[in-house]
Amino acid sequence: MESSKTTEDHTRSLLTRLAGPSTNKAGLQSVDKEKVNKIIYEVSKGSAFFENEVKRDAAVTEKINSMLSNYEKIKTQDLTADLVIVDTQLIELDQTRDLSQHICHIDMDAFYASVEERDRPELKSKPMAVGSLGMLTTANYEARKYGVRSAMPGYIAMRLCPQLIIVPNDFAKYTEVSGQIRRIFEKYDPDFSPMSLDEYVSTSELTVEAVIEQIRDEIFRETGLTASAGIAANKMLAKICSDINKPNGQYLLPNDRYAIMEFIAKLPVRKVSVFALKHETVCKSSVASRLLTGQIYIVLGYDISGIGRVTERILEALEVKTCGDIYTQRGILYKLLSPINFGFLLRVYLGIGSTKIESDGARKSISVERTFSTLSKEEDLYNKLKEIAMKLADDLKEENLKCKTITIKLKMPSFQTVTRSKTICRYIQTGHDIFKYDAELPVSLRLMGLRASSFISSDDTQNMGLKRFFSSIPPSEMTSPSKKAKTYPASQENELDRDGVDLIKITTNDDYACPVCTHVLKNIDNTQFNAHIDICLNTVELKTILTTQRSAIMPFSSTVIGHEIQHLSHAYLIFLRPSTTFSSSRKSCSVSGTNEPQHSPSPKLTTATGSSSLLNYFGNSSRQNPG
DNA sequence: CGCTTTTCGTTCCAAT
DNA sequence: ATTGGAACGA
Repeated sequence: MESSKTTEDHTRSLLTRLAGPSTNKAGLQSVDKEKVNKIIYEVSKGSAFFENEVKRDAAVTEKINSMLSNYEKIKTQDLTADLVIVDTQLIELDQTRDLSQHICHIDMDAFYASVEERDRPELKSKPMAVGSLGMLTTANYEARKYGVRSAMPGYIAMRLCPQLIIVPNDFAKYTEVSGQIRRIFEKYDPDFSPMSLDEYVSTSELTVEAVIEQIRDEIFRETGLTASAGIAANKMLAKICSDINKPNGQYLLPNDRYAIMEFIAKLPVRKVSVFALKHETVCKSSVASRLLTGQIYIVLGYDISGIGRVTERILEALEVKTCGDIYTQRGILYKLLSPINFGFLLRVYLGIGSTKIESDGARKSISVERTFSTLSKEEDLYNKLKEIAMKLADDLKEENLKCKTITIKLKMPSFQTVTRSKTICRYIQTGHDIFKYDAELPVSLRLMGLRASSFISSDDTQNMGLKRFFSSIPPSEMTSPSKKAKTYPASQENELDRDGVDLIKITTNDDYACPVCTHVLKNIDNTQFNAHIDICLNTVELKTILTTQRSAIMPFSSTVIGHEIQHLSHAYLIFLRPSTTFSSSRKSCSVSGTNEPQHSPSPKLTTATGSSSLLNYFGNSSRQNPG
């Protein structure tokens, strides 16, 4: 009996998970969710995506179970002392409440779909979605009646609604409309007009609501599109409120503590999402345009975070379904959640959110990722990676940013995802940690991505000088990574590098300069040298890159960064080849030599040492910091 | 007919 | 401190 209940719970959570992230959206309330979820389940069953979701769901279940077992222990404890702490925290938080201004969040209704309907009115009465058979970006309200929604694969949507019309994305058009809307917002922006919204309200004898209605009306006349709005004391509440009367409606939550508490108490936790401001370039490509007005600025925003599928499940297990339940369960939440998450929930319960209008400062990372039909050939993968690296370099250039950390992301056909990151200044390292995974890694990938982060401010002249110094070293004078490692003081890096040192010691022979990458390879024999060239020829683009890089490009320009990104990611890609394939297809890939590369009894060992050398090789040729 | 489940930036957390 | 993984939304 017990087990059948668990199975039932399990199926239910999986169904909910498969239903996707945005099931509570406007227009979906009347849908028979059970039926829709069942269809999605049936269509998905057996696919790689499905299997991966099963795993992820199991992971969440496990997390919840361990939390619940803690819960059982805590239940019997006396929480009086903890409640005192929590209640003190609540009082302190309450004192930070700022009810001095109105913040408005305007959200376009089914933005992309509405644009398409506007341009092709015959679509209005028909179920329609924007996107492709692979993935939908949004759906019109007619389609939502069938359970079709954004972030749903088109072919699943077709099962839910066979007469669905799928219109391809036209991002240029949406960006253009975005600009139109923004120009309307700017009229109310004190940077462009003399008054803040609150001032406008007080002088024009219009209510806040009337002003927002006026803005929405202006948007409609200008673009033919409808928008919904939420008006409240802070960003979080404004975001939540904009959903209340969607589509083509607005909701004002008075700046009154009691009204806010009342409103939030009965709100399901899943409805909570937080509206944060992001870098403007994000807005350009973002799905909808939004307005945030306060006393100082109007900014286009983009929302993120909040309580989603997973957090909802966790909270549900802890008997928290509405925001009001947070208070009831505050004792155990305090015991079981991290201080950060607990603090977040307390603010949710109080309806306290950020009232900061400025954008949250400089961006912290830029990334590019591409999904493609599964690729298996090394060459294809390299080419794809190069493409991504160059795109990322372009983006960096455009933003005039310089990065220090590079992260590569790979998604297998199984949907299993791995990421690896390194800091460029000292990325010499053996591959122990990476090799922990290589046995499971298949040869083929369905996605590759690169991310640049840890931006170095442009006035960091010290780094500039360092970089310039290394760029000026002629290739022939570049020492081997392991030799450099020896110059390190006793440290963890030194420990990690010991493999490389050992390898070097054992081998014989002379130094060769590779004709492809022009890199000098120390202490390797003919076979190994040829193997190296073989690899280099597989990545022949490197030749141009390295030659250019070594000539007179300004050190630390974003171009160089781009090349380094590409360079480093090549190393990672090679590095992440599965041992079996790697060792069978190119047995002698080692560049700096191994104990017994040609007749190793253990293919795994051969690969490990060979690839480890490869990383050293790539690391070295990208100018490592000597310490 | 059978195959097709994105993209991006931030933040948090756990492990080390 | 650094890193890998995952959540989040649309």
